[in-house]
Amino acid sequence: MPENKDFCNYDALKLENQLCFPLYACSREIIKKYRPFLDEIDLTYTQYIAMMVFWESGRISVKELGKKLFLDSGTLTPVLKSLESKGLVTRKRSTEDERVLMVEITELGQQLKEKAVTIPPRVGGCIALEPEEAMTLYRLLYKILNKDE
Amino acid sequence: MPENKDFCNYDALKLENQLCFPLYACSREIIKKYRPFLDEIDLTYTQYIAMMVFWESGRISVKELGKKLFLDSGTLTPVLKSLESKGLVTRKRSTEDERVLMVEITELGQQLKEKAVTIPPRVGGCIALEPEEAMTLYRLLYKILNKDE
DNA sequence: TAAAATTAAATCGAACTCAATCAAATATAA
DNA sequence: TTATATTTGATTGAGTTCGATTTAATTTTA
Repeated sequence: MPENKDFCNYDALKLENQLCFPLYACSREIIKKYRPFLDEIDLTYTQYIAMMVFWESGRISVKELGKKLFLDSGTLTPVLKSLESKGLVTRKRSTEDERVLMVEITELGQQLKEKAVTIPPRVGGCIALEPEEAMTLYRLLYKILNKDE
Repeated sequence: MPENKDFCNYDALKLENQLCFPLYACSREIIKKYRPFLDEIDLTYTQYIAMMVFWESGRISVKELGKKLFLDSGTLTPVLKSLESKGLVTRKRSTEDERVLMVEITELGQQLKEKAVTIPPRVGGCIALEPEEAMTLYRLLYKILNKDE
């Protein structure tokens, strides 16, 4: 990326010239920072972002959940079953359309929010960006994500 | 992220206010864009970024490779065995220090570079950022990655 | 030197990711 | 009303991902 033009022959194949690579590495590094905090409430990162949706929505279909998280049912099914086994959500087929599986947060799931709310500020301290930079990063990432919508 | 201050009670737990989430989603979305191109040369994304290092370095230890890719030996061992089975690299213990496994690119691995070089420009077209924006994103991501070094 | 500590990889286990496929339910068309 | 197509969610399989443990080799220390 350093020089966007004048890429001589193979420079495009250098790791340092990729945008995808730091994105990928950063994503994993930040998820890793969440781990000790998420361990406290016995959630994995994927379970955590799914719970975030439930804390906001309460009840949602697997399909809609997948759209919000950019994840497909192959990923979500085991995650939701795990959350159900912990008693945090219930899974029930819609009566109007039996194909649709509705997932709903339980009282226990709601209660977990109290503990979870302490996590974002604690993780935030691990990221070395100024508020303004974080804002810019946020905007650029959503620009990429919303491209195809 | 929209409002960095004045987070009332639970706003910090909204998906849209997380920085980690778009980072994670973006990373997966971009890797997904690589897939059809990588299928052409029969590499997964992880194998591809490992090959990028070999195209630059030729010969490197698992330890050093892991440092470059932010991946540990638990991830790399199966990746490298797979690349070896395709004949793209060889794996041999260092004679000076038997603990160290040196991985070296083969002639076939070198040849693959010719095909791979067409990938970055083709994927680049899938990302909706201006060159200047891409540059900014790149800089911010590396700022996060280099924090702990 | 011999014991202890450190280091590098491999291994293992649990979880995630996603393409591909399947089965069931619904919608549409002939 | 039948077929046909589409939609939805589950399942499967290959490949990651990473913490934790193990093994082997090396280095440090007593």
